[in-house]
Amino acid sequence: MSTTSHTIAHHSLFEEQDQIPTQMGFFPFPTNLTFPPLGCHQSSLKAFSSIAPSSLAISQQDSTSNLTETLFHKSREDLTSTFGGAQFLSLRRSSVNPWALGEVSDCFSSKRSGFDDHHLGISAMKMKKIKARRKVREPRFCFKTMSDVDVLDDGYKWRKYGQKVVKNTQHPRSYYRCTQDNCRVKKRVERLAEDPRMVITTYEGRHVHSPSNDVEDSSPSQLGNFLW
DNA sequence: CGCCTTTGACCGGCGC
DNA sequence: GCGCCGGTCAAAGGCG
Repeated sequence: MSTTSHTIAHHSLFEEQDQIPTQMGFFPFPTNLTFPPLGCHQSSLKAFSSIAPSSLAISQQDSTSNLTETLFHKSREDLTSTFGGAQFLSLRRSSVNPWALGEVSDCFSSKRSGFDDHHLGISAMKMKKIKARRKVREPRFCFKTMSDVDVLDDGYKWRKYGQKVVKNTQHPRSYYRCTQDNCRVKKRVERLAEDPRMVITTYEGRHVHSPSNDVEDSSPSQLGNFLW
């Protein structure tokens, strides 16, 4: 098992785990990797920017073909010097995901169901119900990556809170939560049953803070990256 | 000692 | 209503 020098050769993003990614990009990837979704719908891209703000996203949408061109990279300097831009190009036929769009707008509406205010004061039963409802409301984005490490470094700190063997797979699914207070972003990590070399990472929710590896508080300008 | 992972129990959703 | 299944909880133990 190699640790830091793994190479991603295969990378894609799709909005719901059950969907099959339609187009993959093949390219070398820096060892300190992030999660650039290659070729995703504009709405997904924006949401992803808030999930992984350490990545730099450049995208443009072709209104006639309904294709979104996406460049995604961790750092600006690498974007131009290390790799040719064409290597990062990936196209994916995208269609609006009404569910995802609904979730996104819902997240930005001011009503947040009072969950944070009451989480210590309400009954366990009520909590469960709220959680059950909330679970469905968070935007989710998932992508698969060829990697021999399960948990990819995205700049955030995660705490594992569960592991489950899902049906018809020999590899367990791991559940992680962002360690930051008041940040409810979760991610699931599992290996593809058909090809165990592929890691499927699913993000749920959006970070309300900067990545933990740039230690300090988020400046107002940085904060802007999380609100779109 | 604090933070993390592990892991069995529990719960709700869903199909039958 | 029942059973299966995925997701979460939380106690216990490990580690730095």
